[in-house]
Amino acid sequence: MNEIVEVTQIFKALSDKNRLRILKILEIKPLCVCEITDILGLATSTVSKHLSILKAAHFIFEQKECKWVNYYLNQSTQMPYVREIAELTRNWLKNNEIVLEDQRKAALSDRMKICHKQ
Amino acid sequence: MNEIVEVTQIFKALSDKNRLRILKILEIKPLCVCEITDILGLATSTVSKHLSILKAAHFIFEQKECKWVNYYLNQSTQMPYVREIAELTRNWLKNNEIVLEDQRKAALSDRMKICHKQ
DNA sequence: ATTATATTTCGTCATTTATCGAAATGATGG
DNA sequence: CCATCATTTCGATAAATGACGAAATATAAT
Repeated sequence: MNEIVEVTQIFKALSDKNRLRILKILEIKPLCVCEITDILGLATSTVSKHLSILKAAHFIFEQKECKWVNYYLNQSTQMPYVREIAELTRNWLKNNEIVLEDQRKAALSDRMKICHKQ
Repeated sequence: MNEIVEVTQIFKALSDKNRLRILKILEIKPLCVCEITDILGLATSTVSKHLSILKAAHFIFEQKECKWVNYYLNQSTQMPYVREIAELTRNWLKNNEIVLEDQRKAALSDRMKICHKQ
């Protein structure tokens, strides 16, 4: 794939409101799909698709933990463009109401409450 | 418009191969629509649309000169996010073949030759 | 004034994207 | 093993996007 197209893929990954929300949420702490789904209020399949796009662009990575799939910000990515833009945008949207509310929810998130198990 | 959506608009503007090519071309020098069209090899109306998207996102601005509309990189934009990302991506794609060829053409571009007038 | 040139706007079309729900997959716990 | 839960994949749909050519607009040249 041409490097120009690679760059467009990076920007496309950041071109969706809900994917930006996911990245800002994961700044708080790693979360599983059901926690992110609960915060965003979208269908699970939609969130899964967004996560796969962010993962393909190397903004996040996943790690299995029991029956959950946890997603982490990929802050040590070896992709220079991705790292640069992730560092830059980390300082963006710091006072946005939606982002702050999402992050508040993320901080309080407890998968045991969400996921029908004690 | 919510700030998150504003940010997605910035990234959407950068999510197209031909718009990235336009930004890299304008690094060399300001150009009119017909010169950019000649370099990209697209329909004039397509190029005009791309320019309007980049202008709406404040990456470029236009200035009339006789019968031409010249487009300039908006390096002194008052939009902080746009300026930051423009500065960052200015260092990207420096060795890309397509970009280098476009820039070579831009450097040699002469609207008098392209636009049916001596 | 009329014609020619440069650009934008409009209408159309094909492709991509975001979303959902349902079905499939994978892992856990009884 | 079977039932449950978490997640992904698939199929459908509506909306957005990028492309073109034609028409409209604006300016310049004759």
